[in-house]
Amino acid sequence: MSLRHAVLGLLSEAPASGYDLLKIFEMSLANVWPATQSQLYGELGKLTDAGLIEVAAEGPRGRKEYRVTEAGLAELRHWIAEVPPNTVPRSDVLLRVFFLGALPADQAVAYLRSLARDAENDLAHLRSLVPHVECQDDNLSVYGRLALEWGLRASELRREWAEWAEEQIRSLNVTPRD
Amino acid sequence: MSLRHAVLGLLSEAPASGYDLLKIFEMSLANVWPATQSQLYGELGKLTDAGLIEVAAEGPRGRKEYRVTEAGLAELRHWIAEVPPNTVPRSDVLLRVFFLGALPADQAVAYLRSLARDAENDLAHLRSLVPHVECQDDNLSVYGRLALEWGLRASELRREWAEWAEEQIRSLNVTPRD
DNA sequence: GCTCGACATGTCTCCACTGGAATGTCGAAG
DNA sequence: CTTCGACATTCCAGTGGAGACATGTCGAGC
Repeated sequence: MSLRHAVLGLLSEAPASGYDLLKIFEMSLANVWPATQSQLYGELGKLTDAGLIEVAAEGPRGRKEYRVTEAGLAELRHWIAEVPPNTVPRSDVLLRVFFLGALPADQAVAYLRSLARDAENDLAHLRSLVPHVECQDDNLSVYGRLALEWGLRASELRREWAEWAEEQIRSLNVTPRD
Repeated sequence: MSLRHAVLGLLSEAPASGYDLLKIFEMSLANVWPATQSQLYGELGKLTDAGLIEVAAEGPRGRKEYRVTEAGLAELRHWIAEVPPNTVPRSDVLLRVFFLGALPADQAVAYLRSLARDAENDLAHLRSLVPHVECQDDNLSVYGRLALEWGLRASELRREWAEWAEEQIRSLNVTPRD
């Protein structure tokens, strides 16, 4: 249900075509709310029908540039401020952790170690994005920086937690059961 | 696709009926992988068809107690160790952060503040769970503790980040643009 | 003048998840 | 002995996302 609001949000910053949006999704929202072209174009159609966006201009190759309407902006604001964020995010990573007991201890440790490595990689990747957003000053960048900071902190947390967890399992396993 | 592995994982600890599983989901997996009864019973049927679990015993009220088969256990281990964790978790909270620019600054600040409050509540809730899992010693509890620790750390992170973000917005807004 | 790659929009099917509802059984308390 | 609440299962309609596929246009460079 949030894809529509992601689209509204992006269009509220600047008019764009479906193709443009696709690019923006790949770049800046890839880590927050990935979307495919089918979803995007479908949503653009529905939003137009609902009167929340409208075609601002047509260009070459059938390009349609969309922009939010007043109603769309109102809906966006309403969603941000008043709709309760929904639900527990599901984590298949954490789910695996729950069942690590089904694996021999050395494999469990290896799994946790690989989580730490993944987190480290993500961290490196996010850090590489920092210079990109640092200099810009549009709304999306300002708030994008907040989101990026979240990502940085979360990746660090994942790494530290994985290292801690690995240590836990190790110590459980080494100590005799007396 | 992970619901089936959650079911396999739980059944690998102990045989259980659909109803039992539902309870377990509500208690220990509620924050990791919530599931409804329709999903659960559906999945139990599919898993049985696939030969990954089997009916171990039938009880009163049509109760069917399931247990994993060898094939099921193998599938579980394979999933944990070898299937790459999938994808970016979507966060509608973070998505809202991206578009906070659509709101007047004071509302943006209020939103961040409410995030901090939510995180605080979650933290309190998770802390209340700590004594529950602390004493037990089965596999699920051991690894459940790891998951719980993750939750604690993540909630703290959310609170701290929200407070930091609020400060960022405030300072941006107060400083003159010269 | 042709071709290739980027631009651009759409359709279709499958699967997971949601939420609701219907149905029936057993045990305990009054 | 009756009734109520916990136990227990099954079905269904609707929605949203994933991913594959189909189609067409323009511009640059050879």
